[in-house]
Amino acid sequence: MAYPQLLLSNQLCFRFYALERELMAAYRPLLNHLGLTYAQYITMLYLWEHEEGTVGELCMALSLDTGTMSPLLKRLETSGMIERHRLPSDERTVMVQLTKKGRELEQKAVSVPEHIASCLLSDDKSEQGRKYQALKEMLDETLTQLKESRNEREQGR
Amino acid sequence: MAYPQLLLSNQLCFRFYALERELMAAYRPLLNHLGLTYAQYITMLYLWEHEEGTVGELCMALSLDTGTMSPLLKRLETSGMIERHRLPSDERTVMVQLTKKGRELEQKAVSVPEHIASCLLSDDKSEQGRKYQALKEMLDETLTQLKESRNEREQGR
DNA sequence: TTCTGTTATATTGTACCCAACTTAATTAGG
DNA sequence: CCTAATTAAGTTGGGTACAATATAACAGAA
Repeated sequence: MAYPQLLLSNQLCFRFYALERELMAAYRPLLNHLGLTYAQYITMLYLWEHEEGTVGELCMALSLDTGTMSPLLKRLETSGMIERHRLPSDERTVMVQLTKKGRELEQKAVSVPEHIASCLLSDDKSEQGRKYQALKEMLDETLTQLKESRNEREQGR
Repeated sequence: MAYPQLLLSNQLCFRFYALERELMAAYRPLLNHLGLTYAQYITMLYLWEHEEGTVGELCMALSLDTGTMSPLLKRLETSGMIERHRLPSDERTVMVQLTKKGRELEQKAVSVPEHIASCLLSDDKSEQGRKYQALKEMLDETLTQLKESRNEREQGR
């Protein structure tokens, strides 16, 4: 019992880690129904919002690198949700676009956020707005803090 | 732009997801120095606290299943941090114990939490305590909520 | 005792996730 | 114009995660 800061029960990070996986477990049955994983789901969210995007733009928006994104897109293409084409103006760049099937999937996804909100926030609908705001602010603040620290780390090299 | 609830910028879950990975990125250089991954690190946290534990106890404490834990323990054993022995009283059960090397690693890990705290919370030390408490409460509350929802899901089958 | 069901771990297969490397296309400098 | 950086994706390899299955050991009932 030498080091209290090393106790699991005192670790914020373990809570984030456990929470993230519990959250994925909440999504899994819903997304299974759409034939998507969570990473594929947020890729589709981006495309439903922007209609298309390059691989680089997707990586940037979702904070994923090409080692994750390339095979993920290959699977989405195999399942018929997207198409990939290299730009004639710059053959290095690959543009990702929704197919008809991919665009239509949005309808089936509309109810997902509401269902997750009821797992994540309170069952009490009147409480949800308040909690949503509080969590959002705290997460944004923490995320900003982490990214600043990372920049400092990467400057120092 | 049909469904605001599907916009990435409105999604709490994407923030949790991004934050978790940003947090792992903060740990990576520190844990690299100890020769551990984050999953291995929390396994060692458990063992530094309890000295030993069965595979099942570790899975329970860290919310991981045997498909993750078994190969992870195999790697920790290979790197000389732990030993595994089946109990004579019940040959199904595997007891995991620290080796001398594993126990000594704790010294090198002592500074990790403080370093992470300065990335995760504010640089301002006087602010850290307040933020730590606020985050901890919010995470615990949300985690409890998610687990309740999961129980309800699993009852209904 | 033998059959049956349960329990504890391990294994297999699919999909992330990231570091490091490769490949091909573009750009910039001499 | 030609070579040397730079850039955009893709590939490879190690390590999670988890569902589904396998294996072996234990426990209880007939």
